Amino acid sequence: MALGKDYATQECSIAGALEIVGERWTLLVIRDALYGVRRYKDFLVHLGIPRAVLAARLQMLTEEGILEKRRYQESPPRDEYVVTDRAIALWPALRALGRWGREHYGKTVLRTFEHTECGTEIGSYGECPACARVVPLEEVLMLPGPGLDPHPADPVSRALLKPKRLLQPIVVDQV
Amino acid sequence: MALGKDYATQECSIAGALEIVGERWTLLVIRDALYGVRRYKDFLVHLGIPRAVLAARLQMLTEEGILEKRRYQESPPRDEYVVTDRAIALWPALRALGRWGREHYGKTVLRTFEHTECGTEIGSYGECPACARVVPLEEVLMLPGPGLDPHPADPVSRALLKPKRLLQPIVVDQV
DNA sequence: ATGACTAGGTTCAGTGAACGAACTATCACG
DNA sequence: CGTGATAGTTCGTTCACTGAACCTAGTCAT
Repeated sequence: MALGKDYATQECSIAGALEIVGERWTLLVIRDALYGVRRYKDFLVHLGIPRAVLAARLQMLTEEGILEKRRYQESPPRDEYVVTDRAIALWPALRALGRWGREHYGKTVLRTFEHTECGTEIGSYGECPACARVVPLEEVLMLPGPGLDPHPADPVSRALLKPKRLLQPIVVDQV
Repeated sequence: MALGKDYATQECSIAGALEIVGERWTLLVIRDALYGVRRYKDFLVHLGIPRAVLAARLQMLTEEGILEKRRYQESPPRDEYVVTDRAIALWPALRALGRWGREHYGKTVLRTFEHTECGTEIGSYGECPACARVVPLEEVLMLPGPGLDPHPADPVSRALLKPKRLLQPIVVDQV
């Protein structure tokens, strides 16, 4: 969105948040990062985002301290983008948006999230209704729902078909 | 954002939600509507949004059932835009975004929200920590914080300086 | 050492959306 | 009959997104 300049006059934390995460694609990049996507190419094929936009978003999110660029191998040199506390702190907002979308516009259930400790489905803002507390993302298990395409074209979507804990890096099947 | 077409391939309720509310300005229009703004001109002066964009957003939100256009006087004919349940259901997501913005980027506290029943500050997703439940918006009192400009130029910002319940229509001081 | 391949970008022309100023329509009021 | 308010529409400019092509560094097989 490049909400930048105009939103500055808004005197509101919501506007402030949207200046950072309100641009097109940004929240989906963060969502993917929380799901365990870490590499440029994996974001690229999973989101279907233009390369230039992805590069710009990753750089901006890194500068804002929402992602962290980290060297994970030296030869050839390769970096991955991993979430920071700031990205994790966005999970309740993302969860609330997702629940709203599903309840008001969703035809089928695409993914469900449950608390690993007790198997209860995570509530609207990332809490476990049974345990009555917001659960850390490491304890959230993401499961494919009935509405999900069972044979997606891209390897990242295939990797996300298996039940997995959030934040755990995805394992992409080699070709 | 016009997130439209591309997000459709995303198979995700978050992407679905962003197709509706992810465009530039849209979430701020909904925020204002929840604060009690109802008229075209009030949105206009408070947001500083281009007229054409505001008209497009109001029409889209009406078509999506998030706002409802309602005739409030016949002569001259005047309509106002009032929130529906779909807009109210977005409150936890907006609250979560606002809290994230304040905690990670806010310098000062601009507004606080408290539960009218008990005076406790509303939590990150619209709940009252003392009452341990999500409180209806009618029971949320919005209060100006120390970071807010005490003498804003536009009448809508001035109207929002007084403590008021959410959803209650704003009262703009006549010139 | 040569060519193919991969990861992670940058560059660039075309397009679409946002911006801001000007203009229009309708009605009330004096 | 002119002025002012509300709620828009129109239009030229600017800016961001898009998709395709290109680039760089390093690995691997021949």
